[in-house]
Amino acid sequence: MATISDVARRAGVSTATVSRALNGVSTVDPALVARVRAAAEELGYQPNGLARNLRRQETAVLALIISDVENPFFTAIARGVEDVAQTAGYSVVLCNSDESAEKERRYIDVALQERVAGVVISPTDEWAGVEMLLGRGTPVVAVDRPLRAGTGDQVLVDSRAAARAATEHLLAAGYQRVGCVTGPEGVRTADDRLAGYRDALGRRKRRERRAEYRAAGGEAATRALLAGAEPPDALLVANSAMAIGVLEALRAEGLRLGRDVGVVAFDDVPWATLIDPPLTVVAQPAYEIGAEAARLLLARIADGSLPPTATTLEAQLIERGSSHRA
Amino acid sequence: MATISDVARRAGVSTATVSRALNGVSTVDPALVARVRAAAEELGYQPNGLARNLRRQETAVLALIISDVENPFFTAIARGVEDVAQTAGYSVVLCNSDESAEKERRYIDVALQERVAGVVISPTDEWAGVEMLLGRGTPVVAVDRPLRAGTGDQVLVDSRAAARAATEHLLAAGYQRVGCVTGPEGVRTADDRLAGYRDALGRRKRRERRAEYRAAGGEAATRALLAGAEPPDALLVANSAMAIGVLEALRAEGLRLGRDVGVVAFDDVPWATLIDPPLTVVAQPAYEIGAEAARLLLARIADGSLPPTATTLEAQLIERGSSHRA
DNA sequence: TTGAAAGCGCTAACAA
DNA sequence: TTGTTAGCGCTTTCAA
Repeated sequence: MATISDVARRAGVSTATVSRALNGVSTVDPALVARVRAAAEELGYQPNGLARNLRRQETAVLALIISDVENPFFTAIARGVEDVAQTAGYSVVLCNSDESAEKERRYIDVALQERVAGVVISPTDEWAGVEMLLGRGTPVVAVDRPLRAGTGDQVLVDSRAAARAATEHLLAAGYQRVGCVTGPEGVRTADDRLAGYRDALGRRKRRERRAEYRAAGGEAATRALLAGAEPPDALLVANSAMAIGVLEALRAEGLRLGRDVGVVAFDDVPWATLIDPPLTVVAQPAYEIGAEAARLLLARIADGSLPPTATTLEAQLIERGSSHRA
Repeated sequence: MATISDVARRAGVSTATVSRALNGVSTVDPALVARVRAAAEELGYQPNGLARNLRRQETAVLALIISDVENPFFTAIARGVEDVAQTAGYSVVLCNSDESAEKERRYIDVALQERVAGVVISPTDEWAGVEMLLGRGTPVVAVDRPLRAGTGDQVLVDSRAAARAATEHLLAAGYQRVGCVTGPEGVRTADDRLAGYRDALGRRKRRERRAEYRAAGGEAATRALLAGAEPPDALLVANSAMAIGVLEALRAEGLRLGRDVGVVAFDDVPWATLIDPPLTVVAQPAYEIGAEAARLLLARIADGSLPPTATTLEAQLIERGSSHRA
C-alpha cells in the first residue's frame, strides 16, 4: 500500500507538504496541492490511520459496547449514538458484549488499546470494566444501567417508577393477581423493574420469577408461574424478548391475552400492534438515550474536566388491548 | 497513560525485554518476566495497540459493514461472524451503512485507514466500495448481496429460487391474484425476489410494488396495490420490516390474514408465531451466513492467494397459517 | 538471555 | 511557503 513518502516522491515534494496538502492546511500553494492530490490519486493512497492516530494521540472513533445486538432497544440506542456521532465527524463501532462480563472486558481492552476517543457502554455490572476506562482517562458514558454515583456520565430511564406505574395500571384495570417476569439477579434493569413491581404491589401477594432475558426465559418463567396454586391473572414482563416467550406460553395454555391474563411488557416493539389484542408496553426513549449519550460523550471528549452528570429520561406507558379485560 | 518505557524503567530492563516478557517470548528469564509483569501491573500499563499494529502491520480486528442494524436478519449475521471471529482471537466491529452508499464509503475508508485485518460486508451496490478494499489488498467477503463474479468471496442465499418457491406455494394454496411487495430498484435482494416472483407467475397478471425496505414502505405499497382494480388476494413480501407495514395495511382495510389475503414474508422473525394466523416465512440461515463468511475471511487472511469462492445457502419456506385460506 | 537501535507512517516544531 | 527532523510507542533484527 502506498505511503506518504511514495506520494511525496511522485509529486516531487516533501512528506510534510503532502501531509499539509491533504489535510487542508491553508498555507500550501494551490498548484502543489493539485500535484499532491493527483499523485495520491494515481497511487491510490490511503493515509495510514494507525500512524496518524499514533502521532496525533487521538482517534475519531467511538466505541459502543452493548449487551445484546439482537435487542431492538439497543439497536435503537445505536442509531441515536451513530446519528449524533456522524454529524460531529466521528465513526462508531459497535461491540456486542452479549451480557458476558468477560466479553465486555475484552472489548474494553480493545477500546483501550486502539485508543478510541470515547466509549458508550451498557455495563454488565457497576464497576470493573468502566473503572478500567475511567482509570486510563477514557471518556465514558453509561446507558441503561447505572454507574457508581459520581464516577461518570450516565443516561438512564427510571425503570423502577415505570414498572411501578405499569403494575398500578394493571391493578387499576381490575387484575387481581399481578405477577412479574424479570431478568437475572444482578442485571440492574431486571432488579429495578422487579422493585417497581413490588412497590406497586404493596402488601399483596407477590408472584415473581427470574429467568434470562430471552424468549426461552420468558416462556419458562411463565409456565412456572402458571403452574402455581393461585396463578397470576396479569403479568409485568421486564423485557421484550422475554415477552415473546410469555405470550407463547400463554397461548400454549389456552389463555386469552387481556381477557384471561393481562400483560404489559417493557420496550415498544414494531410488532406490538400486530398481535391481537395489541400489546401494552412501557416505551423507553431508546433513540434519545443514544443521542443524549453521544452528546455527553462528545462534550466530555472536548473538555475532560466536566463534572459527571446523570440524566434520567422518562418511559411512557402505552396502553393497548393486552392490559384490559374488555 | 503509561508506556512501555515507563514499565522498562520501573522494572530496570530494556523496552525490548518488556515487549518480549509481555508477549510471552520464551527466551526471557522467568524472574525478569515476573518483575516486568509486576511493574506493568503497578503502572496500569495497557499496550498501545496503535503503535503495535503500526509496527506489526496488522490488526486482530474485523469490520462488519451491514446495511441495517435494526434488521434482525443482519444482527443474526453479526452473531455468526462474531462467534467465529472470537474463537480465532479476532474482535469484530460493526458498522451500520444504513443502506447509504455514502455511509458505506465512509466506513470503508475507516476500515482501510485503521488497517483492519478483513471486512465482511453487505454491499449496497456491486462495485465501488468493495473494489476499493480489494484494490488495497484487504480481504473481503460479501454477504447477502453479490459481487461481480470472481472478484471476491461471497456467501449468498438463492433469493430468487426462494421467492419463486414461495410464490408457487401461494398459488398452490389457491390464491388467484398473487402480488409482490419488494424493496427499491437496485437493491439486489429486492430485485432477485421480484424476479423469483415473476418466474413463478409466468404469464399471469403481475401485481407488484416497490418501496423502501421499511414498515412504512410496506404499508404504502400494500395500500396502493389494494386500491387497484383487481387487488391481490395474496402477497409475497420481500423483507420482514416491510411485512409489518403490510400486515398493518391489511388490518386497516379489514382484510383477514390468510382467509382474505395470503401472505408470505422473507425472514423468520421472533414474532411470526405470535400473530393470528401465524406468519408463513422464507427463513434465511442468517447466523450460518455470518459464520461461514467469517470462516472464509479468516482463511483468506491466512492465505491471500486463495481463489474467490461463491457459497450459496438455501432458504427454507416455513409454512404457517398466513398462507392458507382455511 | 539481554540491550541498543532502527523503523513502521505520519504530523508538527523549527528552520530556511 | 516549503523542507528537515524528531518522535508518537511498539517490535524486531543485530550484537553483545
